[in-house]
Amino acid sequence: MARAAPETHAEILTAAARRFASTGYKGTSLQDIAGEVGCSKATVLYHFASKEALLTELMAPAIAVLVGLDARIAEQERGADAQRVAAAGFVDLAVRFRREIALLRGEFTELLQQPAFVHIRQISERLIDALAGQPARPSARIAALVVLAGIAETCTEFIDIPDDELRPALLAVVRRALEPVT
Amino acid sequence: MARAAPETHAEILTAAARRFASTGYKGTSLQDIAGEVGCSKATVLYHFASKEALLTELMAPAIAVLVGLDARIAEQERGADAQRVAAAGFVDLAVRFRREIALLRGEFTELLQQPAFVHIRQISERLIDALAGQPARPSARIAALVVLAGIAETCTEFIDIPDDELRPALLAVVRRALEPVT
DNA sequence: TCAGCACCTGACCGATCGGTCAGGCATCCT
DNA sequence: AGGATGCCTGACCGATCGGTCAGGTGCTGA
Repeated sequence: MARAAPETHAEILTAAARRFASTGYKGTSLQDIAGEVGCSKATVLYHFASKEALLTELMAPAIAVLVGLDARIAEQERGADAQRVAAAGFVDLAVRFRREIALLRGEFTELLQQPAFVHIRQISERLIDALAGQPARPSARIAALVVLAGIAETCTEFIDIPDDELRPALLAVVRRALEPVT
Repeated sequence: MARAAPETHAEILTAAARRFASTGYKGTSLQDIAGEVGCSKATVLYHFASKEALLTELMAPAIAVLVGLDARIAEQERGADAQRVAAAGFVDLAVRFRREIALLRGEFTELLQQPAFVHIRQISERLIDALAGQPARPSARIAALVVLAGIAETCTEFIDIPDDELRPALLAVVRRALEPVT
């Protein structure tokens, strides 16, 4: 077809993002993506080594920010400061990257089981620790998980409202919901 | 094999529940279930019309309780009472049926898209209304969704702790997180 | 002019999926 | 005794999946 350009690469990326977000990762076939771009499935696999590589490239920016947040939390003393940094940081991350989160469409927990994502699992574990405060009572950990999971899901649901409206509303819920750290 | 009994039906049911909960609905094949029971895939389909029928039967009790909760909420005046009933009712439902919720392993939102589940979608819409209070500011609806999604996910995560420990902790988070209804 | 390269494709592969079907084997009823 | 019935099975089906491969096409630089 069109000798077009290497912009095909980018087209595939955006098409995949749209499809993953609306049908989920497993629910989207390479054929679907190729169809939306207007090229063959083989072309998709020419530009990306595999379906998983496509997902990885799509998620890379969000993951980079998550790793950064993890580092910033680690700098704090465990306690109220860490909780504040974690709450604000995660809300901001979730709002900014809600499209990327939506990509996984609930397959989040399942994909995290895969060995390739152990790293992310550890980070989210530390995130819960920080949100719960240390040392954390069981009820504080429960509250932290409710907040974490609730935010992730809510962001993907309110995908069209402006960041500046979503962010403060989420921050307010988080502040109320978490147990105060003494 | 064993001329055994019609208890095969029940065995398939429990095996399916275990598998769905650990690998998800889409991630579990009829072959998997048959293998765990020790029968053939054809036997599974002899006892259940289809894979979806299996899921439906598994979810039936939880759905019945959800419908009941919806009715109880509708009896209340919109406002603080409805919010209280909704919060306590949903927490209780989520705790009691967390295994059933876990079945869906994040495919919840996706399965809800299917036309067969429109009914449930409407109920959860009313649940959010009740939790947010009426008339609800956008921030109250956001808080309600965070709570709803957060609880659902958290229940499936803490699958082994006793109900009496999980329920009060969740109720406490919900009470804190929701905006008070005037 | 022509070799080389980047880009792209149709045809094909093996695996797996949910589901169908004809038939085998016990058991029960007449 | 012998059909009817309930339970179960292996073999098979069409569809779809992610991925491979040999080859075609057009641009580029020597």
